[in-house]
Amino acid sequence: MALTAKGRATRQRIVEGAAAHLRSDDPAGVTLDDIRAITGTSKGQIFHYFPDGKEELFLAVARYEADRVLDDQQPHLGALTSWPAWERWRDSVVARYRAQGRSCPLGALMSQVGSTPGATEVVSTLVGQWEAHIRLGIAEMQAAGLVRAGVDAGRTAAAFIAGIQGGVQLLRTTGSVGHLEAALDTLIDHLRG
Amino acid sequence: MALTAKGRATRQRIVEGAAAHLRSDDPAGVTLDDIRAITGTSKGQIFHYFPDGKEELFLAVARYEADRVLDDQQPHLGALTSWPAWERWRDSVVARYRAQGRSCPLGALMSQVGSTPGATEVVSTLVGQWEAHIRLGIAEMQAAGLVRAGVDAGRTAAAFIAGIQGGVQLLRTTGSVGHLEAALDTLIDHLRG
DNA sequence: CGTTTTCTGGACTGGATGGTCCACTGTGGT
DNA sequence: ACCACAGTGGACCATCCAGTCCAGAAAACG
Repeated sequence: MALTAKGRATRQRIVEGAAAHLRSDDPAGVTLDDIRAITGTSKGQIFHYFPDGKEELFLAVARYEADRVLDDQQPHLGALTSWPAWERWRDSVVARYRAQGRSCPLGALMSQVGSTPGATEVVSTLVGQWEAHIRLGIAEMQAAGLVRAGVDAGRTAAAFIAGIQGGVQLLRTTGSVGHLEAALDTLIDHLRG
Repeated sequence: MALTAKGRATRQRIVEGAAAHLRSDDPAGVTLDDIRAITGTSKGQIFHYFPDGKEELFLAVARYEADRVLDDQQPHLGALTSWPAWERWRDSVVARYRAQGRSCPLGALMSQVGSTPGATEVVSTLVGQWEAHIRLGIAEMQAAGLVRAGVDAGRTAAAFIAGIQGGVQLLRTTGSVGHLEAALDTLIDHLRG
């Protein structure tokens, strides 16, 4: 499928419009007609750019959102080399999800697109990269002598990921960032020893 | 609505059948007809016992599953008074979710019944009780001098909940209990100081 | 230009599904 | 025996929605 400049623009418009709508509305009830209306396109266009229909479109949106997740944590996430840096990162994560409120773009998509191979691949990639950044940060802190050598960097990084995911999920259902903050603070305390 | 013994039995059969089906199958695609077929009932019965239809039924299933969550962790969760007790609890949680595999009864329900007031209430109640048990366990360990007094029991309990939730969620998408184990082990290590 | 390909619009379809309705049956109380 | 009401079965309805199809506009390209 060769896309002209116009075609690429339209495709992008569909993805971004769908992403915006999925952020604000209950994902379970989002229909192709909603997206069509919001993006000012037609059924023909949607299936022209996403021949496999809804699933392919939602997957494209998921990829789009996944890219945003790590970008939003930069530059902090890429340079976890001092305690103030960790605190800034912590604050940026909390701020991001507090702003996002109850809606969770990726969580929403996942509950829709469910357990298709493509969907798990998107999440796995994201989680893997995220975790790698944290693991590297812990290792750097250890190299600098700021964190005990006895700490298992890989396992602790995994705990961070789990804590963040759970914190965000609880934010979705309770509306409070309390659990997210508790998880991050407790784990950072753990690193501090 | 007065229920006779027969009525109560039928209602229960519907709830349990629906729960079993929601555990095994992709929750997004479960229909009332599926449940009807599995439980050997008719549309009339379903709407007789759950006048508000699908939502009311799914909420009843959610309550049913929520009760199971804490029960399955007993007696360990109720007596976190020594390190071996904490380990046994940890193992029971990991075992439970490992056995459950990729399916998460409550997570499934939540992504369906979404953000209705009833649904959030079920989750909030469950989370609250769960967290209270852990908080109590930490406090008892502190009283016994096994955990530093400086640890914030409430915050750490919240971190446990977040870590478990996130670990389970990652289990759902990656199929591995690694994150769940990492979260539990890291937080228990933190308690050990 | 002319033609080939991409882009766009929207009518239409097919099937799924939540929910309604009503007739019939069983059961418990008096 | 009767009657009121709970329980049951399943036909039927209304709607929604992903996906199809095709005709026509607009680019790209020679």
